[in-house]
Amino acid sequence: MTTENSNLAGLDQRTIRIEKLKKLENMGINAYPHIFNPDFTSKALNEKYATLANEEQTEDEVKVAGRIRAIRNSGMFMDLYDDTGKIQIFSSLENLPQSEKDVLALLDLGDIIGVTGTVRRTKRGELSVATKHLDVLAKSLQVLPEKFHGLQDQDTKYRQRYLDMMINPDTTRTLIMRSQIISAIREFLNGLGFLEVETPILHPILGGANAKPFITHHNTLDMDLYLRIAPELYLKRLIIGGLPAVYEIGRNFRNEGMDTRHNPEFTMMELYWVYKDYNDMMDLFEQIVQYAAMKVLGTTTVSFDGKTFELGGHWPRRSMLDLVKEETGIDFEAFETNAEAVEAAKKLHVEVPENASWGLVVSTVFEEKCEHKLMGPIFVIDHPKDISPLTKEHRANKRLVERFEPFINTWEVGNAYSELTNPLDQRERLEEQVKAREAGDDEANMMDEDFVTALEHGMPPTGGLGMGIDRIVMILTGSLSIRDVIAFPTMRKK
RNA sequence: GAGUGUGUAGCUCAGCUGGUAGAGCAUCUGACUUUUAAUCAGAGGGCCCUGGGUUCGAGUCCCAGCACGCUCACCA
Repeated sequence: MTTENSNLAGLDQRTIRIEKLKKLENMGINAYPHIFNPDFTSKALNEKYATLANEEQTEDEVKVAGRIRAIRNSGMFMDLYDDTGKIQIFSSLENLPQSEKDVLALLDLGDIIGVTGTVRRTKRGELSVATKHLDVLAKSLQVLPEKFHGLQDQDTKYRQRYLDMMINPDTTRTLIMRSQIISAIREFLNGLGFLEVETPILHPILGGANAKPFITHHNTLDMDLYLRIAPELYLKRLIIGGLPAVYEIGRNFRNEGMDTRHNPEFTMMELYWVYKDYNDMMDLFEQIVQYAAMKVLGTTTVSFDGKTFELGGHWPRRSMLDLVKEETGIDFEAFETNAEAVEAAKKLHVEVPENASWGLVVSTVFEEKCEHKLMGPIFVIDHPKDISPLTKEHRANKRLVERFEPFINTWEVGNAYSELTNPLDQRERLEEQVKAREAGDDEANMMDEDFVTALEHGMPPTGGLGMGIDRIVMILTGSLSIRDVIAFPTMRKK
């Protein structure tokens, strides 16, 4: 058997690797074996032999495994990486049997191997495993991106995320933190006695938010279905059924634009808690974010894009009308009619439809004039009633509802209410939505008779809260694009 | 959807006013039992995103398309 690779000259790198794979097979080696049991990770090995002196050699035989990320001195040194770090493999030509030398010559960067050998520390101080036996665990047929500059191409990073993860440690770190943040949220809510539930993703009727949907079709029922834009109306049915505290963490789908803060499918946490109102929800929102921040960062002081956010303590709570007044000098509360409000918006150079309602004007002016200044964290509270069809009327102001949106870094990171529980009121508001839809607003809610019927059976006073998980993860991980916190973001077909 | 930028070797990038394509890493060969972005010498490797056009001649200029980034619009 030859270890000579000169016959490979000029071939492309994948072909070369396939030829090497054939040579391994000809040597009776299965390059994709069923099992290998390493007894140390990089971290565990380094911890156990932390005190081993330079040039000290042990007789301790260990088995380690990982991906080859560097080969130096014609194979004498290899850097093996597992998820905990690096292990240097030392293969001395003097002590290595010919059969092992033959395997060594057929290894490439990117191959996953297992090494059986003895533990030593080199004179340069690098803890190493001195090879006795090499196992090929997976021959890699593809070339890894360059080690120094890494993988830069955004397209490849998103489409071949595994490469991004192998090469860029921050990518893996962010995805791990995402998982930890979601675990922390579950842990916190479960600790309060919440029940995690699952509700349908295929919805026959659109509801729970204002957004354009994805439409799909069920063949057997011969029926169009919507991918949910929000789980709200189903979660409320569970409250009506008697569950006192429920939450769901899952994907919502909205058929709208994509940018650094929007992905067509995104992860939302929604919860409902009986005998609570939106004030309680504000306390709860703060606590959830603070708990998650402490879990993954150990602090509630968060650095993001050169800015610092203090997420600890109570966040300011400011009414939308106050913020608009502060910013524009106009007190929209003083306007009795829609026309007056529209007139005022025009003076501010904020475009609104000629027939816009008072509430739509207020929220549009808020979005145009205030939102981009809200570094937060801050709760914007008490929204206009006519833009909030599922929210209970404000106990002190009939034109408003008990609703809030938390903002961090000018981003809306959630939405919460004292939930509307009056079925007759709910029916009227949904009828308004239906009218808006008929008038061409394809983001308006549809009439959900079954939901209103459920409400008619009686729903206790309830606080509800939605949290945009992706954006919270962005803030806590310092990610500038939502695509960096989603392992496989939506991409155009290539 | 609009504007704008990018697309060249497996990867990261050069390529000026148009003249037959370059580097580093990776690959192959050799040297070196030494290292840690190992080093040294040599070699191979290109549908220059796609399709049109201008030109004697296009990676380069023009038009269209595709993909991605950024900004804006819609939205969470």
